[in-house]
Amino acid sequence: DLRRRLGEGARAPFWAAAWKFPPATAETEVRAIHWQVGRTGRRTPVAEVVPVLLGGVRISRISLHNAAELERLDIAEGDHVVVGLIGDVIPQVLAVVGRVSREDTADAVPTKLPAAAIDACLRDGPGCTEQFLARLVHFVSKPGMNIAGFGRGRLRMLIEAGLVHDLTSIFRLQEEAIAAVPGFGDITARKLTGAIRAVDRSDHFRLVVAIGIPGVGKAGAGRLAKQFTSLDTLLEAKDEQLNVMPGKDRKTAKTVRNFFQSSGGRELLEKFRGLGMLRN
DNA sequence: TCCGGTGGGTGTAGGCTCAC
DNA sequence: GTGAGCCTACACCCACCGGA
Repeated sequence: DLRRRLGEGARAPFWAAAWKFPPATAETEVRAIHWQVGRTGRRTPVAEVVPVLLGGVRISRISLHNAAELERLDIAEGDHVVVGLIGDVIPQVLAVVGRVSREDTADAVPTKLPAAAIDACLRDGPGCTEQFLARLVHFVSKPGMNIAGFGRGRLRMLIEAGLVHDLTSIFRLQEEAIAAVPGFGDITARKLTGAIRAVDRSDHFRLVVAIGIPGVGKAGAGRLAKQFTSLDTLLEAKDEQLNVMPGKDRKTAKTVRNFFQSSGGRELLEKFRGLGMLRN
């Protein structure tokens, strides 16, 4: 009864806490620092290290989270670092124990990261492929449209083959065209198109999550789905209607509306409608 | 002002399937 | 037969923002 009264959050119950062992540690060397681009455009530094065994796990890449963390640790290529396996799962740089001369290393921290636009990289294009690919990976993922069989590698091949250039392209893929791409065969092509056909196209708010609007996740979209019967009822809602909603729901609703009022959002909306999706 | 929830992001292992 | 890719599970960190 106490557990029921305390309830659960989106990730964990409020009535439980986990006790963790201190992480196992090992020393290794930083080979390089790469910057990865996420679906929202966020850039994350990742340290590539000389592979080291930690708790039976071979560690070769470690997220450094952001530029501030990179600066705080002051890591450069060639440095020796102590790494740990937080929670027995996530590799983490705990400290730098041996530094190379900073004169020999280039500054890996970008001076200024571009601000993420709400409708940035909705399609493939120069300077946009990595973010668009990350968007696509999210789009087909389980929390997104849940289209099985599309991983990062296959999506990249489909982009390079010119078959996928925006999010709606996925729904226009033809079995023969996929099978003609090197690396794909008849079986894979049949399975992928079968997975595409199996998508529930009537779930407006799942599609909203899948599109990957910054700040709009599964929990927020789920709350909107309880308050609006369709995406159109949300888009047509007056400010007075939104203003009586709880703060975080109001913000999510306005974020969604702003997205579909942007030029990229409007274009995407029309394309999905053309596919028979997002209709009342 | 501070706390807590949510969103966005990360890496690895292991089993499975399929292209080559 | 082999290697590559996908999927799933696991669990953490950080930024941001609403609400107390």
